[in-house]
Amino acid sequence: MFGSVKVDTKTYARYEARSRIMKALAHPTRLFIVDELAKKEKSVLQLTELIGADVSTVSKHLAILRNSGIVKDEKRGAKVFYSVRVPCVLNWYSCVEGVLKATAREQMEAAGGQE
Amino acid sequence: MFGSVKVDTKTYARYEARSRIMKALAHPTRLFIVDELAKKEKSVLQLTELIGADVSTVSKHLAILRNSGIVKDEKRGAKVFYSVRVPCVLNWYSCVEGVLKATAREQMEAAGGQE
DNA sequence: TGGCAATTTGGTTATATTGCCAAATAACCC
DNA sequence: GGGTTATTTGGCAATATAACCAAATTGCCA
Repeated sequence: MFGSVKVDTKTYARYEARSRIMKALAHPTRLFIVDELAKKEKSVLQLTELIGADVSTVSKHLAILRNSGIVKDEKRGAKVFYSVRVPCVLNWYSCVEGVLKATAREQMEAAGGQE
Repeated sequence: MFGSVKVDTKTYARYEARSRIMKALAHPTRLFIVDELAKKEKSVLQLTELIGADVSTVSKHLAILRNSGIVKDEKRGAKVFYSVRVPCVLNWYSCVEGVLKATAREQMEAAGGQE
């Protein structure tokens, strides 16, 4: 993979590291979590109530986000508060919305082009 | 899911649409493809040679990117040329690198803090 | 120390993704 | 039309994700 000619392990490792960050955001619940944390830090239980899934599920989602470096955790007493560590990911939304809008427009044109 | 209190299907649908785009970029090979296409449009075979996987595999990766709206295809003769449709995703790289760098720095500090 | 609350971890099952091969399509050229 | 090239699609096996429940862990406080 990545170079029938020269394998270039280093290049592949870089893309793999990047993909790990993208993977962390490739789930609706985790995108929601990042959005909520961007507004204000929250504990696992607070997020769990907003999401409506099992606590263990939310905890695992948070672990994925933390391991990717997107959010950070801070233990205060028995609670663990999570917050966004790298806010620049929030800037992606406008681009994502742009992709969605462009797709919607194109599909509209394809459907109602000439009737 | 998403609201033990109020289900809010519309909100969930929005996050799911966003996650579909993130998913499309959540693979090292597909990130590589976007990078290459950003330099210059390429055919499936050209990309296949760069990547070193089966043609069918590359074709499927391209289908995922196309369905998400990130790249577009243009048939010219027997060949299909792919190119980036929404260039703003390229701006994400600096943020991704920032995440990686922040993580690396933190791990360095944690390891060599006081010796 | 014992007990409660918050979080994480382990285990299991269901589902999704990935990669290859083989076969089907599409477009060219003779 | 027949042969060749480029791409896509179907099918299958291997691997990865995701959700839940149950159990373990951690920290507080009486």
